[in-house]
Amino acid sequence: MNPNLAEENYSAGKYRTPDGAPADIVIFTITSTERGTVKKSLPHRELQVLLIQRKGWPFAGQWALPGGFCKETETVYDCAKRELREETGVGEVHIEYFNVYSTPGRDPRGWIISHAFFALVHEQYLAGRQAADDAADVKLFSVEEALGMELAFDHKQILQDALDQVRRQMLTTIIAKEFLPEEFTISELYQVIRTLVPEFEEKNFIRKITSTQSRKGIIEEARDSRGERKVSNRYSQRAAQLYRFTGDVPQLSLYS
Amino acid sequence: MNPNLAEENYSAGKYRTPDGAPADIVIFTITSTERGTVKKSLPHRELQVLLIQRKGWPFAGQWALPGGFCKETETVYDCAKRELREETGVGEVHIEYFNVYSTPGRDPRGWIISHAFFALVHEQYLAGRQAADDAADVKLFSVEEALGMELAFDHKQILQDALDQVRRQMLTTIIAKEFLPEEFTISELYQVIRTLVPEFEEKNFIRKITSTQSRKGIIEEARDSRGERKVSNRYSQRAAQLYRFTGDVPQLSLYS
DNA sequence: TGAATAGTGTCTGTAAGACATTATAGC
DNA sequence: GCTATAATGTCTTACAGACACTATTCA
Repeated sequence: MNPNLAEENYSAGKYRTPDGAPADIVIFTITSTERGTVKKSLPHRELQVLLIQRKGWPFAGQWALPGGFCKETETVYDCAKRELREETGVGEVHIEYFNVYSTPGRDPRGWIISHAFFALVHEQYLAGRQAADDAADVKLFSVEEALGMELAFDHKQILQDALDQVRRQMLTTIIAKEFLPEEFTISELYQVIRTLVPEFEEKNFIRKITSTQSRKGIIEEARDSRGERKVSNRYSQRAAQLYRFTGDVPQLSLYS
Repeated sequence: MNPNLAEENYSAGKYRTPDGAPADIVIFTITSTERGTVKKSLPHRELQVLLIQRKGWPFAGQWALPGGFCKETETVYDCAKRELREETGVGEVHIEYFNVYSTPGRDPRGWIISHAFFALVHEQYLAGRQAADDAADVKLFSVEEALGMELAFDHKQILQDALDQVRRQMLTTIIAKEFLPEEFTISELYQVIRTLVPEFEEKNFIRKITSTQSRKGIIEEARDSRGERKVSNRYSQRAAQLYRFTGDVPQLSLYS
């Protein structure tokens, strides 16, 4: 369409306009549960997603992604952040736009174009929220379980797409840090990566990340105020070196 | 916002709805111009973008990205493909969604949320179109030039974002093939990459791409029906081996 | 024969990948 | 001393990076 025509069309009010532009948010967290052994050991980690049970029409009773309609005074990104804060009580978390959903008929309420975000949240933020808010209509599900359910609207597709996106980014960006404390051990990092990408298996993971030129700039040893290397024995008898992300990310390339 | 409230809000018609959801398309092409030497030589390549001169309000006379309003019977993706076909006459090209633009006030016509796509088109497709359509209101600009102009709406930002995106993808995906013939020489591939990412400089490019285990699966030698290796002397006295993309793309990873 | 591109030889240092081995400390 | 995790040693093969060199064809 020629923009000039578009304007005439718009000015004349000939065409239907959308009935709403919501933001829907796929809120992921990784829960850690201690394995019930006596001795210290690495926890079991699971990727979970926050869903909300709908009360009214449409899809009453079914579980859906949190979200809500944008106002004309905000960007869809602002809207998503607002919804996230209202839903989880947290403000400063990783939130990222990833796709738009506009298939005609996807929402029985009308012509509604949804903007999908994913957010990565530490489990402790959600744990607090869930305890405070005793409503049974907000709940964490394992992603596997959620994908097996009938979700409202096209939310199963949105969830699947978000998962694919986060999986891809787990290996090509440093989003792993969103699921980790500021300082973490190599094992924790490895566990987080494998929680998202089970097929990622690196026998010599510790070596690659700590002693190959091209990669060792990604993380650095954590040191205390006296410059001593910091260690942790959270998960092991033998204390493990703590690391932190430097913020540097090497440019990946197919061709070099 | 609780989806339930959202519904009530919607049902009650209390809130304003968007005035339109257009798709805007950043159509890139790479032009080749022969360097005016007598002998065969590699062409000069330049990244260009297709712009349209607006006729009416708003931004009359200014250059803008092609695009148009979505209908309620199509997805924004369908809309973008339709616009692209109307603008360039070509159907089967790489088109990809990359961001949404919703800053309040970005369009003086009202609350208009724009969905931005980029398309990668062979120059010959656009050349034909431009010859047929002698209108002076559709024109290819070098990206550099376009970014120096005052574009309508927030289209300069959209163009910049599209460029960043394509640059990133040039090194991490095989979109280079969208700018190349089915069968191409290593030099052509290298030129296309460098047209988008001038700082990409690999002295031993031919070796890396053809003889390192981890990368040589990306392209393969082109062979004719008798199994003979195909060569080209388009750009050189000495004939060069032709290659084709296999479709295989190794999974890039920060951690391995 | 010189210009322009295509492609190979060779060398050095470093990384990858596989496995075995040692280290630590709580039980 | 057994166990779970952390970390290092060692060896082979492969790749990266540099640079000189050869190959092809035509004007």
